[in-house]
Amino acid sequence: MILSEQEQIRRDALAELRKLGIDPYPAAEYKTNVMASEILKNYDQAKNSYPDVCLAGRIMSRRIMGNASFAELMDSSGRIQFYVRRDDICKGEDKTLYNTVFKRLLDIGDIIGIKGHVFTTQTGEVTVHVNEFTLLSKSVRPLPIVKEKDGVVFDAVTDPEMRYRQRYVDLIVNPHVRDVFRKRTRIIQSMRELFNSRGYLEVETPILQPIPGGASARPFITHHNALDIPLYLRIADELYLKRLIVGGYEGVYEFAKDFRNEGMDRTHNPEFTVMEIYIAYKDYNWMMKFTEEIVSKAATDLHGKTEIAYGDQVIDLKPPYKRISMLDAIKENTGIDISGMDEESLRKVCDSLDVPHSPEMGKGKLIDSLFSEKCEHNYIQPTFIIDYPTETSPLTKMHRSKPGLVERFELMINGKEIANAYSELNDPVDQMERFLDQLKLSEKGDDEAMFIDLDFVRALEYGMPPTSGMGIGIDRLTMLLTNQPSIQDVLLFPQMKPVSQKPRVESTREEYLEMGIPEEWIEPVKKLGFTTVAKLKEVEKAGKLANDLNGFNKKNKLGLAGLSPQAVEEWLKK
RNA sequence: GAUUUAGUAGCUCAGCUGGUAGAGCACAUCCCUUUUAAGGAUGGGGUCCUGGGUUCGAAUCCCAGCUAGAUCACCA
Repeated sequence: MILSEQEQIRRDALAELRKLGIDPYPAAEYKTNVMASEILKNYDQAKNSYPDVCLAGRIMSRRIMGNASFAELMDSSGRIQFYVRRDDICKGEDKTLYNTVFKRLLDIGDIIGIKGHVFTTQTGEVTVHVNEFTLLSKSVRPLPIVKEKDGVVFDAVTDPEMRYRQRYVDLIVNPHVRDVFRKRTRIIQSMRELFNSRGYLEVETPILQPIPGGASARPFITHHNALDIPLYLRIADELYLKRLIVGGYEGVYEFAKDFRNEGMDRTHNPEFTVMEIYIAYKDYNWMMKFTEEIVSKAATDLHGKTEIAYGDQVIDLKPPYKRISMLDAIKENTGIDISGMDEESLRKVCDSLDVPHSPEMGKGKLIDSLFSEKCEHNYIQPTFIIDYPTETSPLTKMHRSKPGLVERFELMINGKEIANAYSELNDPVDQMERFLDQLKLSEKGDDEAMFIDLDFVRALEYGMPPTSGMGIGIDRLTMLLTNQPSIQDVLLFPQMKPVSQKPRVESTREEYLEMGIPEEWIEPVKKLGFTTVAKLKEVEKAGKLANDLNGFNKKNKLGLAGLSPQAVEEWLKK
């Protein structure tokens, strides 16, 4: 392994600490009695309110000045300054603990525990005056240094590649990122609180499914060895949750990781989180009200109000939300009334509006396409789009009064779908027919059309109460409520293409010597990129190599005797 | 998948029409007992993403690839 200079220095420090009898990775519990933010919030100078504190965290900055030092400690709650004076740390004559251990062997990034009392410095900063410190974990890899003054951040780590691949670094140096993920959890808690207060049951359903149902999307496929069958990673948990309603629960919900084998972009990750909830004896009108309650509660729990900023938009999540049927939405945005049109007329409408379509698209998909191309992005303030075409909604109950439509809504906020819900289809005969229609679509070439889940139909045959179900994209809701532009910013570990790690192969010293290369030139040769003798043997221009090596010698002031092109040519011959 | 931009020190970034790379922070050594992006002085640190090509000579120009971002396409 080739280490950078700074990494090597830290490893040397590690060894030196051990030599001094200090375990850089001690096993014992370290008991703290306070968090940084708590001190900053509650410290009262007049009362000397924190005479005896103990806290632990990472050293984030240091200012060493002779016999005293200032540094910053960051724990999970935030940062606090601490002050270390030589003669407080080292009571006797031996000043090693300060001069050597603290000043030289500790680094930014190390995790330590400190004990002392809180005071205010002359410049007015609340600070821990340390009289004892303990190394808890030595960091041997230097951290990016990010500084901040009056809200202005200097040298912030913003490179997405670093931030997403090494999320731990992102979390260490970007406190607002830590905050986003706290908020994500808070959103989920907010929803869970509401559901539990209503007595709905949180359940877990299979991720590995023999039939990937409940949505139209391309699944990931895997294989079970013992059973020797293919299994799919779920694209939705809908069909399982409805089986549970058949089984007699009044309300069930699940925060589910779903997997879809499709493109990745700012709003799509191959695995993502959806909350799905199904409640018996309700319909989609009831569910709209409930959705308003869920969303506005989450916003209030997070921000204390329903008004949120997203990018340069201000969005108010205070109910009630606008409701408009899909056909009216299309009329509103294009001026064309498509109600009652057949497939052929719809194609013409698409053509006239420059909406792309293909032969395998049926009536429903055409309408859907019109909506997503011409309408969707216009609904910035929360809006329920209701009453969808039957064809794109094979699990939804027929509309009670509008033929050809189903009782379904999607909640659009900031031009994006946040929630999707319906009055669930519970007529088993109708359900079977809809599945068969989907099958025909898939024969037409739509590889997203659903598989038929006969066991699900059997469950419906036993009778499912009228039920309304709803799904919310947790990632997208989190993006909205935390004002993040990309799904990768609300996933701790977004999917990234792996970087191929070529193992570094190096030839041994002996192999170079065999070629007749003088010992002192081996290192320069390697540094120039010839880490194997094989690479060296491919060199055609000995003159250039000699030139490069002499240049390297000069540049690095190695003081080696110059090489002649002939000498180098001799090496290459062997 | 297409187009486009980027990849240089641990980090953030300069580097023009080709001449073997610079800054700030970080790091090292020495001096300095309450500093605030904060001390001062000195110094070390580079596979210029990878592989080819052009050239006496490539971080720079050309081609191919890898990774990431953006836009579009596909897609909930």
